[in-house]
Amino acid sequence: MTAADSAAQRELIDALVTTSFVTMAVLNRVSAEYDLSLTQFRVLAILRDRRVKMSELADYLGLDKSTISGLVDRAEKRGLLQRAPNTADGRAVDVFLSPAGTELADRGAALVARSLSPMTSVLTGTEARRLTTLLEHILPAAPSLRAS
Amino acid sequence: MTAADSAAQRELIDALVTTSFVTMAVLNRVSAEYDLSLTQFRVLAILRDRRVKMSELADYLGLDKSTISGLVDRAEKRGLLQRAPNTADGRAVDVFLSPAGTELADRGAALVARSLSPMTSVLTGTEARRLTTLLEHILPAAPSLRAS
DNA sequence: TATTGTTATACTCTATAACTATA
DNA sequence: TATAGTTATAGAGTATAACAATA
Repeated sequence: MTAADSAAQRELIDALVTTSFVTMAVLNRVSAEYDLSLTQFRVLAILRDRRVKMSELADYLGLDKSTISGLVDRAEKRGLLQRAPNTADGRAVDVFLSPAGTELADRGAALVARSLSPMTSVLTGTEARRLTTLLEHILPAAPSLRAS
Repeated sequence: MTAADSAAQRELIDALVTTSFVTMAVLNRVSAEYDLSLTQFRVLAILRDRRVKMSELADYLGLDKSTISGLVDRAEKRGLLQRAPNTADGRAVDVFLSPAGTELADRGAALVARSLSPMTSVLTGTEARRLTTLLEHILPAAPSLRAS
């Protein structure tokens, strides 16, 4: 790799970190709009199209199972999701969205799209596709997606 | 905008969000490596090349001043940074890194680069530059960078 | 024995409100 | 009056350790 390429790598890392902070700030703001933490918001997003066990939720989020218990407790108390015993494993507990939770998750997803669109819409269709391709190219190389 | 372009926007938003979560997961892991929260790590990064007032730190991070007081308290107790009265404004307090904080910030920045390089290095130099350019193109359109 | 989940505990992060000191 | 910072308080997020139930 040439010295110029090393510099390009460093500049890319900077741009990646900055973009991520900006994106997360937007997601945080959207979550707060619905009185949710970003983690709670992610829980709703994950459950949007699945019914999962507590342990699977812990895996998706990269958090300890005791943390999930608290997270689910609070969301359940708000009527956003429900627990039910898993029929196949007597130890396991399933979690899934309530109707209210589904509605909130849907509205949240729409607001995320609206909130980020000012950024993405400065690009032409061709540029947008090129950026998507590049991001999808580097994503599989991420070091252990466990806590994604 | 054509229907195909709308789809491209949606896919870009997905890629952006996924990339951001992956990047933040890496930054979280690096922070934890040094027994720092991501916020503490950001404080060190901000102070790496500046001496700022408490209120400026609050602006950079998009957090309340009382939150900054606690953050700085804990970091100061660990010997990573120091407070000193601002000479121009009797109400203000300056914050700056201690030698230990500077050393930790430097090592942290290096580890961030090392931890993200598996992702960035799958690209050729030309691709890396193109991705950087596209990210830098959309960044200024971010809705209110206040909490960046 | 190992796994799933909950609870108790402790600490950090965060905001709000009330306060002091300075501008 | 307004701004800078601290403190008290309260709630959420997080992990560790200890536990009960099931596999």
